[in-house]
Amino acid sequence: MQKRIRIKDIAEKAGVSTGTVDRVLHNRGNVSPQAKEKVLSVMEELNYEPNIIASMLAYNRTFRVVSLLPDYQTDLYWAQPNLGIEKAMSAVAHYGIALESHLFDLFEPQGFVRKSEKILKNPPDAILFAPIFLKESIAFLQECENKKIPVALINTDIDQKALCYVGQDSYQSGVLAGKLLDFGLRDSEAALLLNLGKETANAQHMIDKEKGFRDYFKKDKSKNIQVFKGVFSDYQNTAELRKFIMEYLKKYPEISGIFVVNSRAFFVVNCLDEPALKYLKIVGFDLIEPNLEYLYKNKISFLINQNPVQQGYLGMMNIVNHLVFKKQVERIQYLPLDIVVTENVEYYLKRELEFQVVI
Amino acid sequence: MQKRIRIKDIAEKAGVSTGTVDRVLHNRGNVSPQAKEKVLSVMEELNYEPNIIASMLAYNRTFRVVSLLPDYQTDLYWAQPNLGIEKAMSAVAHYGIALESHLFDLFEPQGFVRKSEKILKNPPDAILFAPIFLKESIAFLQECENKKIPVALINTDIDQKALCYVGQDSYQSGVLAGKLLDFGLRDSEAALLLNLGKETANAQHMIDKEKGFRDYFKKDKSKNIQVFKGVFSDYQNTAELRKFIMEYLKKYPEISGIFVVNSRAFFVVNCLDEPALKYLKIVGFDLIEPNLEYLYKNKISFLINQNPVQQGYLGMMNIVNHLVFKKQVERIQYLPLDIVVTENVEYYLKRELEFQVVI
DNA sequence: TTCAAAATTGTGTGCGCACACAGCAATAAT
DNA sequence: ATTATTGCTGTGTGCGCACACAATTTTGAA
Repeated sequence: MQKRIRIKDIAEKAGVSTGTVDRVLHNRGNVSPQAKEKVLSVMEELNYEPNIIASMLAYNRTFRVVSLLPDYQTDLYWAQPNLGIEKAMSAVAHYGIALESHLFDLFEPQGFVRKSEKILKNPPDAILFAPIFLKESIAFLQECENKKIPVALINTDIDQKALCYVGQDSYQSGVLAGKLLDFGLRDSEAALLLNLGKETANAQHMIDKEKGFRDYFKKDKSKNIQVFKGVFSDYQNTAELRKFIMEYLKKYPEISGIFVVNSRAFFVVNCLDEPALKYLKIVGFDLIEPNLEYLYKNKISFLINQNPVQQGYLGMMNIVNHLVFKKQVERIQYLPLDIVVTENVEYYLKRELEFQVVI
Repeated sequence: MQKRIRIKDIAEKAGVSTGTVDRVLHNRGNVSPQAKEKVLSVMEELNYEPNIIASMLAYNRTFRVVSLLPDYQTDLYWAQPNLGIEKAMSAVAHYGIALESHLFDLFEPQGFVRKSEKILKNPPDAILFAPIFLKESIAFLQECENKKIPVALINTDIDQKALCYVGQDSYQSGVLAGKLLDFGLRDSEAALLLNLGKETANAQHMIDKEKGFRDYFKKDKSKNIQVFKGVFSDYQNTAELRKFIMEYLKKYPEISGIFVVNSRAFFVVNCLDEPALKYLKIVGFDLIEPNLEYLYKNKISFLINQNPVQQGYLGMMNIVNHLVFKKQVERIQYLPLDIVVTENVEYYLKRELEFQVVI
């Protein structure tokens, strides 16, 4: 392994001082065209690669990164991206990255706006957030662009202006849900697509999921399966939810599969009773505690894992790669759609806890 | 964010020189008990965390890491761990890690022994290898332990002496295969467990997979499914393989599912014709090209992904964490058993190519 | 008591880079 | 002709640590 080229080596070979090389490297100006040319050609020739370690030591500054995610008090799911972010932070602790965590209420766009304004009053070096509220998020993103603050998005992709997006492909997750329900359905049975929530009824990723789901059955005609759709926002009210679902089941007795488009499948299981659960196949999202309980008991057939921990982890890592290592990061990073059943759930849970490439 | 504590700060507060602190830190000895005590207590008090960046810069040495894996000329699968290792290398390039890749023939234990002896003649700082040959690998591992060379294992776990093992849980992958075939089988149908290979017929992980598979059907009696087993080594011979399988299918017409315990499921599809493929459900391992082709065409129902790229990647990362960062690494790291179907395969393939936490 | 050997402690240099500042020459302004 | 200005270049210091070596103190033997 040949010795690594240093700035000093470049300087000598180019017949200039290390200061000049440094100026060229960082585009600081004040270099004559001849000198610049010469230095660049020598750098090319010797294939110079800066020593990041030394660079970081000398650079000696700290970056402020801000995260802005939904409060996990109101929705368990959001604890997981947070966990991933914390993992990433501890993995890169020695690079001088300081994290400020902000939370907003999942049901209150104004809270999001307030927080985002507060953040921009003292602009950080980078921001990671989940653009739940489309309009408000686009405005925020625009502000960040104006101030030249790089932004990493997770969970939902809304725009081209961000540094990157880490998350799922919503459309395809709908397609996959179709395939999974299809396993359990027989010819001429039907599927019910269920959207439980106040906030997300017309969110883009919900629309995409629905489209994917419908497209699957449109494409695969072998079983002639019909898709119904239900939207219900008062899902915390067990009795009401039960009434709502049972009406569907009575009206369309051919329904024998339910696809819950968010992480609230457990509410469905929770409000139904044995006979119904016996013949219903249920597919939902996310490995959160109440869902897992029903997965183990075979009341939920499949869960699709959106890799929320990794969303947080990779989102933060992208920021670090951008800020610290000046790496080009991939704009869209789709995470795999993991099919989770009782027999393999353990490993996903374990990974969520352990996964950490400490560096 | 408070200023980080430096060695110098410790030294001042403890009333000694930085040299003494350094000696305590690295257990270099030549320190009086009183001084040592004092330094340690100050370090504790100030909660000292060494600056790894500065440490690495000053340490200024390169590590030699050796990998020893099966030649991917003879088995496509092994190209993938290699890819993961290369990814890891490029991710940690600036830490001065030099990799030496060695390959051995999957069917020749003696080649493995020769290579391993050659490696130990010029002992590296760490080794990553796949213990395909049980006896020979145990001996090699023992040698490494004697020479105090840390070893990371991938693919197969054989021993407690290694630094870590990254790979699958073979038993559970068998259980999962059982579940997946079970989806497609009806009451009183049967499953055929197929082992295609000369090298692996009695390898430990094959035994474990078989046990897991059988246990699944033993536990789940709802459908009363019987399991048959076939072993065939001349799998490259299409005609012979076909004859072998067809005999089973004729003798036991209730067989309507095949579980191929390694990555050679495509040989099975390859040798059978439409009518047989029509009613057979096939489950196999690994996202290699020929398998994928049949997955897309729905001739293979499920592939279980063993995450070979990540095996290589994480194995190497563990070594780096151990060597460079002196981190304690988890001894057993089971990777998830991904269930792959046409609808989600794309994301796994993409991740294999892109996945890279550059640091 | 004396002095060498051993034990302990302090100091200095370098790792490769970033950046401030000093130095120097050429040009412009007075 | 002198000074100020500008444009470019070189030098020096510090980032925090590892390690070699010098300096000092302690110990033990004669």
